[in-house]
Amino acid sequence: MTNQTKASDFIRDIIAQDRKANKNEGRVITRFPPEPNGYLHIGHAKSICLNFEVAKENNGRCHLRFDDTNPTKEEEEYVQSIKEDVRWLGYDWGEHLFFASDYFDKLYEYGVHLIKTGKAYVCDLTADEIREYRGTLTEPGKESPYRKRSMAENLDLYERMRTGEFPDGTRVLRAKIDMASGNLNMRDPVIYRILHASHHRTGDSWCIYPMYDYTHPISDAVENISHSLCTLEFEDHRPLYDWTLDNLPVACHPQQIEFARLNLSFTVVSKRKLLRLVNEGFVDGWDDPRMPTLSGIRRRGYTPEAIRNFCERIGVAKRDSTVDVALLEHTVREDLNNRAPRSMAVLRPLKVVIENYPEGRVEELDAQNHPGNPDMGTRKVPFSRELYVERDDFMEEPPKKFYRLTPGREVRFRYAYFIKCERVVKDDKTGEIIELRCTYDSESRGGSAPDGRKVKATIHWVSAAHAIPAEIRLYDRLFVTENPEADKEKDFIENINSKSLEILTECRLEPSLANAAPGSLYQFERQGYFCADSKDSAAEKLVFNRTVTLRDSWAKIKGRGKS
RNA sequence: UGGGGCGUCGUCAAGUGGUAAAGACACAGGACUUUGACUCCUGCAUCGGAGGUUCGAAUCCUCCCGCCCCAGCCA
Repeated sequence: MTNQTKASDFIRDIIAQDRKANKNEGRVITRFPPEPNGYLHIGHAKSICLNFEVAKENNGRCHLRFDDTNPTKEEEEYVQSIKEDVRWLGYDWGEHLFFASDYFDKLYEYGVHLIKTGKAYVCDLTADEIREYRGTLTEPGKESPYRKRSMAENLDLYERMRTGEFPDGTRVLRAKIDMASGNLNMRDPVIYRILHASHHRTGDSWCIYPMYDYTHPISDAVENISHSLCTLEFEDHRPLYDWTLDNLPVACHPQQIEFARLNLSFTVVSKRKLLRLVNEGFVDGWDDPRMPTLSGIRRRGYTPEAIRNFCERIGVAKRDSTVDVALLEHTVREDLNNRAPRSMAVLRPLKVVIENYPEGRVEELDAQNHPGNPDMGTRKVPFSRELYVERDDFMEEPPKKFYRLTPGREVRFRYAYFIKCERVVKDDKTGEIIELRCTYDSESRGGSAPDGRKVKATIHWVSAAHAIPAEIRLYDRLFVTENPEADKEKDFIENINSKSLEILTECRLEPSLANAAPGSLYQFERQGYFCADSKDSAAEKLVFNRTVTLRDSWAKIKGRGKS
């Protein structure tokens, strides 16, 4: 809470030095440049947080710019979801919303400029030929036969490309750089291609579209970006980024700096793979709570604060790395522990009858909404003769260290009484335990006995007559392997966790949960953090998603016994 | 075999020649506990390897090894 020192990183260090040297008059402007061709995921969150936070720390600003130069892949729907997700994460681009397509006229004119200065030419080679001429990683390329075209001819052809005279793929505009460069990106890269496709913003006004490598530096320069942060795979593109700006009459030359993208254990984030999960029905959609998309994570119950905190803790560096999902889970628990009100929910009910408790009697007991924060107040919870407890909280033949209910043992029912299990009722035929007959100590109301005796366990419960039914969806990691993509021979689909979703329909909740608003967050004591599903939960039929379990040291002890 | 990067605890990640190599997560112990939660204590790396420079190196030099990215008219 106090003056927390923000961890620095190499990018912040560079920016600090730049400001010290008064580069760009000390101004810091960054940008988050998504392509509107899919949903944002946790990997994008790293970039969003980096760009917006760095700007904020330096009294600068961060632009939201859609890199929409490929109309065949981009859609308005994605623009909307991206804006929503960035806002949800807690960032505001203010007036600075841009689209690369805003710059199409300028981009085209700059193409003319390059031709006039002998830095670009129209090439008639086919895509296959261009690939052949490009050479290989170890051999230099060959110059295109069209490389020496006259300026006049280039200008004419470029203009005619734009007016729609030529079919797709017949010609491109290329930068004239160096076919022998060790960097393939510098071997006369294509900067404009013909695409008779309708664009989500410019409609049919264009049939030629600029390439990323050409568009990005110019867009950055036009917006006066000071530091253009991108991921490692663009490191090879930096010479082209710089070449473009060095050969055009732009007023500013932003600095591209590359950092490592986020990889998360037990998770997959490539758009192509996420698309397969959706299309092949392994999940229910882009916002399925198991998806690493921001919309999925949000629906799961993660908070923006938790995500931001996570992004801050993972740091920013150049080394390829894979962050343990446990850290993400930790940051949600940390945040939810502070803010989520507590309540009691029985997921797998086991009937309990308190034999010495008067029939028909109901007591309203006081329960704290948050043991660590009295400001969150208290609530009443009804207690009666017939209750439900968690099946897992009873064992007829308990192993060592099992402290919960067991025949003859007394435990505390949270905020209620000391309860002792007297008898187990089983189904005659199946032998299944169907009910527990118990007694209570009327002196222990509230949960402590006047004689000072102790119990080892406190368990949660609900009153059978008052409990409200609900569906609870237990989500777990989507993959069972730490790196689902590790084995190149194997389809990552084979690593899917078949138990990533368990739907419980017989759950019973304490009555105070009756009007849980969609999206609201709770801790169901001893179980985990849950949120009312934003799509499916309604007053008539409550549906909760498990965001994350509580840390469970009992599970560890139990696990040891097994292996 | 070309070009560009990267190698510090199980996982992230500080460290930029000078006291016992931060911190977090994970893990392991323990305390506390009306959530086996939370909280709190404790423990947990000699820095990819080999040489060299230096009074002194994770930090400088040399060589070696390993990993990642690049041959879209995708971004």
